[in-house]
Amino acid sequence: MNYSTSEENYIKSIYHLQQQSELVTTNSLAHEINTRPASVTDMLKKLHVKKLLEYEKYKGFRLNATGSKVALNIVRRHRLWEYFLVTKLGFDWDKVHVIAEELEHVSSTELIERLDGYLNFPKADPHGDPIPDMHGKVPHINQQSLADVAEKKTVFVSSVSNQSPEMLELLKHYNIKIGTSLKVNKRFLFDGSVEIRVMKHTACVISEQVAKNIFVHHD
Amino acid sequence: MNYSTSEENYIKSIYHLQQQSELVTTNSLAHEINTRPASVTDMLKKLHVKKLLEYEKYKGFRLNATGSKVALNIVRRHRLWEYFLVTKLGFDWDKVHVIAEELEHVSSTELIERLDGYLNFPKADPHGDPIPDMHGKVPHINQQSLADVAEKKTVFVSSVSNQSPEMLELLKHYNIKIGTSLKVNKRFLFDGSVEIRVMKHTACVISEQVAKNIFVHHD
DNA sequence: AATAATTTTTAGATTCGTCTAAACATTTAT
DNA sequence: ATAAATGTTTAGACGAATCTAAAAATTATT
Repeated sequence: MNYSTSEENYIKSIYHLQQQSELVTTNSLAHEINTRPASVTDMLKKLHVKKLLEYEKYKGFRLNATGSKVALNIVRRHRLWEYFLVTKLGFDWDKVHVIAEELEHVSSTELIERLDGYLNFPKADPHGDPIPDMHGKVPHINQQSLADVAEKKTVFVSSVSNQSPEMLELLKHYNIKIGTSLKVNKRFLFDGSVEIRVMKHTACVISEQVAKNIFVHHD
Repeated sequence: MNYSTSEENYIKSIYHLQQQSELVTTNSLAHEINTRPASVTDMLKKLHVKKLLEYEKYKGFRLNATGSKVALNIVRRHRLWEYFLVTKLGFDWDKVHVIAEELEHVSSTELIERLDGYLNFPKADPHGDPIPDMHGKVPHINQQSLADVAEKKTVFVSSVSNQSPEMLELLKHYNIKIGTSLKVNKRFLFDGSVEIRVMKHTACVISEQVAKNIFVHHD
């Protein structure tokens, strides 16, 4: 099956909202997609007819197996393009999302499979989010917030959830990138700040707010 | 300005038809775009209002300067993506056109400029067609039909104007690609066929019809 | 030059995705 | 338990891009 850009956007958004909370409402979806609730209802009917989701008037809706598979395929395309834009074209993380939203709707399967190979089958996009494989299987990436890492542990940066220019500036200053090793020297309970050692060099202290946005993995 | 995918397709097709013959008709455009003449008329009115072409009912139409610039930009995007698909993702020439037709509508200027740089500012796409620069300037590629090359001259394939699967099959059989060196051994006046030597290997004879479609450059 | 054939345009309908405004259902608060 | 507030759906309209069928203009033929 082939879906319109609009249908794909709805499917993708439902999928994302479902990740965050079990129940997705007409209103939340309308808000996410930047449209009116009435439009959402219209599209829900369409997607229900196409058997991509379960839907009962006034009761709610949820992607079914087929719908989820379609969603994962869109997510796959999106994240592979993001990876491409950052690693090959040198875009900053915070610029790629909008462009990938367009590229993700290009429909050729062979294009995506070749791109995947060209990129060397990455497991996660530049934000650290896992890239589903062609069958919709999502690789497990065991990451943890830096704010939760035990003292004395050494970990590696896998992603950063806040991609504002301010955050990027801060990371650049401390020389923290994806893959950088961090050793948690001490956590201060008073304000949640953390003293870390970056790449075996100088130690520094970062606030809890920053630590919460840095995701890491062990070895 | 930003144009819809549909508008872009019309502009691009008008541009291509104008390259082949000065006068483009409603019918020929409808045929090219695989639509009905009535739809073409509708769109012509729209593009006229947007000041992309000159148009007088029943008289004809032509892209104006603005329209041509838009067209060249679409062509640029299309050809850069084709180049990418072939040189980076390893697609065969004959497969890339359809995919590039989708990619060409992705609107980010920065994407295209970075892609251009990543590909090392190619001057021509894999079919040998010139890639306009960001200002719409088309690099001059001094090519000549193989049918016009003098005997004993050695030349290099720069493009092939007929991209049918049949033509590509033939080229593959003779091992002729973009960049391949060809020495013209003998031209037979009787039927215009040409004996050539491909890459200093075996000689072979190709028909005038084929020779006319192969474009070459010296050194 | 008149008529026939062809090409182009108009008129009106259709589908998709959206909207507003009103109606309806559910949830919350009194 | 009823009324108020909130959330969801329906009804009807609209713009974009297409279509068919018929009308109008142009071009070709006799």
